[in-house]
Amino acid sequence: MKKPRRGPTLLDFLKQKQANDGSKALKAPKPVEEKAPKRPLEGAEKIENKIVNLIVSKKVDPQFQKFVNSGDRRYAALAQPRREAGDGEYYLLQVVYDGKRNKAVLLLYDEERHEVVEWVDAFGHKPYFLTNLTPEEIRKLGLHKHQNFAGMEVVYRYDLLHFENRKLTKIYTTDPLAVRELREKVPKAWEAKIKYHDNYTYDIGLVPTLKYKIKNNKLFPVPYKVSEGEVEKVLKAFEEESDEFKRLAISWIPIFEAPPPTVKAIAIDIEVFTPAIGRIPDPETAQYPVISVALSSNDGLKKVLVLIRENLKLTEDQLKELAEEDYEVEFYDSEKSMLIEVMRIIRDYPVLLTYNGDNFDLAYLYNRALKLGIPKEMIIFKKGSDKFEIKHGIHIDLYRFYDIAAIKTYAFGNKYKEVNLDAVAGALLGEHKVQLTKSISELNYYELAHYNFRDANLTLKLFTFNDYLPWKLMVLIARISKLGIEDLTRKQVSAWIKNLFFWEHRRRKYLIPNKEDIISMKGTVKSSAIIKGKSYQGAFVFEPSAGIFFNVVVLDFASLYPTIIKQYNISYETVNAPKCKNYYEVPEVGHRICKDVEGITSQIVGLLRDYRVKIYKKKAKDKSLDDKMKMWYDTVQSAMKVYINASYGVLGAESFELYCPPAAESITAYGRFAIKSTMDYAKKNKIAVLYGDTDSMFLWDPPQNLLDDIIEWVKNNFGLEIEIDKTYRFVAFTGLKKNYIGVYPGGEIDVKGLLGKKRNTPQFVKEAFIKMIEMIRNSQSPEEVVKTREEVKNLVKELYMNLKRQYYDLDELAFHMQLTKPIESYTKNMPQHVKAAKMLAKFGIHVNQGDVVSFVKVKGAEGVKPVQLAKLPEVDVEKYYEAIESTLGQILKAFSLDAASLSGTTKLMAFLNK
DNA sequence: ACATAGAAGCTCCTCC
DNA sequence: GGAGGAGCTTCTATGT
Repeated sequence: MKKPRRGPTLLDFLKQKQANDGSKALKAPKPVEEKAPKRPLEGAEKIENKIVNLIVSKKVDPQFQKFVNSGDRRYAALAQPRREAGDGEYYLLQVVYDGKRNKAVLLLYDEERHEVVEWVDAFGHKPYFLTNLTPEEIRKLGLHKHQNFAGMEVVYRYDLLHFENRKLTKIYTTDPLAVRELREKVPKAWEAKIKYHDNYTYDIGLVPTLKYKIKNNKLFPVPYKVSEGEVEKVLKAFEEESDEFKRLAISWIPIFEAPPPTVKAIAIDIEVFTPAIGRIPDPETAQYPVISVALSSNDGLKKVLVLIRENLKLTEDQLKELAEEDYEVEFYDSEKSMLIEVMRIIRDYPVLLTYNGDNFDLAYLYNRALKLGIPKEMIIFKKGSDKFEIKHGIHIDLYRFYDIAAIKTYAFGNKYKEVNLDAVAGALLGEHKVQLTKSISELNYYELAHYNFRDANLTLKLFTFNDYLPWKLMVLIARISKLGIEDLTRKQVSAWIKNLFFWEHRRRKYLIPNKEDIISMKGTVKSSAIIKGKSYQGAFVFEPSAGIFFNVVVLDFASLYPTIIKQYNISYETVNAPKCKNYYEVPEVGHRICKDVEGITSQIVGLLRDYRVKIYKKKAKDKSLDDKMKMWYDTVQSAMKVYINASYGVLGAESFELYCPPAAESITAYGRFAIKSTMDYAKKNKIAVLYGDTDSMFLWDPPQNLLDDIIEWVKNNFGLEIEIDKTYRFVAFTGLKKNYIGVYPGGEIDVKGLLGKKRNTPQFVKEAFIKMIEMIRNSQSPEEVVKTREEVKNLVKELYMNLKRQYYDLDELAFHMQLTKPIESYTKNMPQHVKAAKMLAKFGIHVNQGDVVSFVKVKGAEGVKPVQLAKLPEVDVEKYYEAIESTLGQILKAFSLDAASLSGTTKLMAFLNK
């Protein structure tokens, strides 16, 4: 990649300044159209340093300059459309539908030139849907006379819901929108709600991020050469499977083995002036100027473009500070010129990265550019239905990617909770945003550029860290799901899974079922959930007794639900299927799972699971491979994990296109059956079962031979795998479910579910909790724990004293709770954090859905105040005593039962009074 | 009519 | 996805 053109640096500015010495400083013209902030900002006036009045006017390229005030068409040179793909090899990034050309278009990545080119469908593919009317009946209805009717054809599709081949009529339409209209005119329609570009992907059998070749405007897949050894390895791993399974397995090898495309990408972040503190500028109206734009690319461009503002002086000190940074800064006296330059830079990058660009940065730039009189055709951004696109490439909004629940939980193990840039970067990169003590509009030029650049740079890193782990994850998910990069990064896991299954249906010429048909055919659930409001019964949780137990072995079913899906052939079509001869009867709920055919979802989930367990988890640790390859395979196995783990969940999610509650219910029923039976077996063998949740069993000091026996028994009886997950020196159970402290032989600790671990617990209580755990972690027997009583007593006393003395600051006292929905939708109740959020709103600080509110408990009617508005003396100390008691009390509970001297005491105070 | 204790409901966070 | 715990709010039965 060539180094980007260097713009004028700060040194250039300083030189220019020296050259201008003695002469009058340049005068900033008024910002285009928009008024400058009405009153001078306080921060600027306070600067006592020598004011240099250095203002630099950056001219836009001459070729654009002439268009600034004209409607000349050549203005569009800035927003170049994608070139058409010439002969060559490319990576498919995304399939789109182009309304103007009324055709599907492939967005292809040219890895040599680093640009996105396009290939317009040359197959003559047309939109269509299916109906069970015969062509004659269609004619009778007069449908063929409709202006958007484009022909029909009789086709056969295998109907998985009825286990029969069906004769259907395929009705072609002139454009995708017409499908919506015509499908209403027939009594029954299939495959009529699939987006056209997805439908196209299925029909052509496209796999995004794999290589394709264009020759004479014809499209060919570029076969990835799989080594013989690899094929053998796969066949060996799956030797017990059906031929169809093996064929599928082999056809999937390239998905996991072909290298990912190397893309040239740039991250952008903007800052906007706002007169009111805490108000986020509205991108729709875009009424305030963009004051700074930061760019950071993976080929070394690091730049901040800053708007010179009236009333805000640039000092020499600021320039010196800026000169020491590793990014360039360019100053503009015209916002319009600045935005044009921004677009000119981005145009050289085929992949644009933003953090919330769909809803803010790009939306703002787009509307602001329009407002400043830049013609739409020239603007490189394009408004989509739920996203912003760039005309020359693709736009990845990383906020939307990291916001995907499956990415959050399965790929990154819930390391971040809030999905703002600071939280995600903090958790994944260990880096944070620049902390601000004043509002954006009050920052000086240095502070602004510095703050802005950090954001853009963090955005880039969230794409590139760990040798491009996030990008590779996207690539792999694109290949498995068959969704384009722009689509998959904006859709939840249920859409990924749906797309893969639909693609496979089409490949096998299966009819894609309608959601309502699945529900009406398969019946409803037969169990009822333990928790009110949930639709069916879930996992079994063992009721533990409080106390300490030494030498605890934890057995764990290896990916229980996916294994059940495979082992018992669970799929929407195999559950309660008609015309079925052989079936499994599901315990407790009584559904019948057909054994006659291999269920499609069972097969695919099973394949991914087996691939992960038998091949890629091993490859990720294979010492004969270099680090780079191992990392790639680790990403492969973690992409599979995301898919596998989500596959059960979506079956029970109403929003899923193949929603099938009896299937979901059968999976959990088998799970309960397996774990309960195994626990019974252990008990029969005189092993004490202490606890278990969903797929785990805590056994008290079991002999090794009996463990081996259990593992064997589970394999033989259920075809499931159970293994030793971990061994604890001791486990302290509090007597509550999902709530224990496990101590490993080496002294490391697992704390599960205890209050001290929860995010909402105040910092000072958390710290005391950790101290207390430290005190007991080295205990070798329950009696030793009792010996720590004096220490614990002092710790608690100290806490009480400190509270009284107002030793802790408000931040340490704060409870933190997330607003899980928009503030106005708390209609049934008014929880404390919502109360606090409303108080903040009165002060102009708006808290949105997903934000965490920090509040303290205070005396008085309201009982609560946001940290920002509270004062130490009003804190309700009693409430904090309660918090200490419940948090630390949980630990004591575990120890109080086994230690005779503590028996009967559950309350902290009782414990201390002894 | 009103106070109040306990039950029921809501919300959040965590576990698997 | 459901299960489970905590702490709060709101509803309701009961007593005065």
